[in-house]
Amino acid sequence: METGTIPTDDLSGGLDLYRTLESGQTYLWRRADGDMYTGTPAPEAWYYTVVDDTPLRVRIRDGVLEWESTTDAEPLVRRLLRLDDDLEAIVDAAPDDPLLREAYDAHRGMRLVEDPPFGTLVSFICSAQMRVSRIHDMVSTLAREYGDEIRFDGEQYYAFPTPDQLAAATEAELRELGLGYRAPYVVRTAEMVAEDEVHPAAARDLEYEAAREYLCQFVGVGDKVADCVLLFSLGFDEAVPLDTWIKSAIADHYPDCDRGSYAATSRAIRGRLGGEYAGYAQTYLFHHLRTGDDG
DNA sequence: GACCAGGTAGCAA
DNA sequence: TTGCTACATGGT
Repeated sequence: METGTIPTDDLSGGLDLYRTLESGQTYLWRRADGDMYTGTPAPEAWYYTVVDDTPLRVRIRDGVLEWESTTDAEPLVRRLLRLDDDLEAIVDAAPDDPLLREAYDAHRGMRLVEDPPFGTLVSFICSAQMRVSRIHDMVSTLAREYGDEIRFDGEQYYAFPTPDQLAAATEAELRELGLGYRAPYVVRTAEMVAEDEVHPAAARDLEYEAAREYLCQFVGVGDKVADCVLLFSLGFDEAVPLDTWIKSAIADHYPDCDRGSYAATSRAIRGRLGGEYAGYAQTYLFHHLRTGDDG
């Protein structure tokens, strides 16, 4: 086993592992000590994930981020948790808006994640009309049923399935696993990626709105899901997914940003939330409004 | 038993 | 283009 430590004091803006991993941006991490999204975890709880069959777990103890893996995973940890983001500068540069300030103040140390593209794509296809905890359950089920089993330090972990593995599933199987009407979307999208026609990561090379259009060619992916993939996996920090919570925030706090269509409203709210890092702002607002957690 | 949850596809006008 | 509506499932 390889291990390492990263003092969180060294990170601009700090790191709140709980809020980063349990705010509904990522469904590819699990908490070792029980169910996520219900109550606050033990202070030193481990979180684990598997990336390209490499197991990884992290926790914070005494203000130090500890990681354990089968290899030197520090670069991976830094990438997945975006530890090199200058969070303090991002917060400072945010627009002077009361609701946004409240959200940033209440959740200090929450960072965006950078998850693997395919797992993110499927996670958010599953997210349609679904509660955060159930999305997590669905993704965990897919990993358990179709992903590689990874043994690490006596524990059994599961990698999220590859496109090939998921394309081998049938719609009937996925309905049996509780995916409902999302089942054919997941199978067909997995087939598209497995057949190498299109790949979500290819959107990286495009301009933001073109990238969103590109992702919409996957089955079960509309503007909102595409924005989630762009924001939580592909580094488009300006992407603002217009979900139910953000739409209600627009209605209550930024009514002039409602321009009817998704594309036009997206441009307006993106501007209002600071442009370049509007997606960061969106993620804070989403978590703040959804949990009602004021700090 | 309604009502809701990080929406999208398919179809009509 | 824009505006419906059906779509699965589990929790409150």
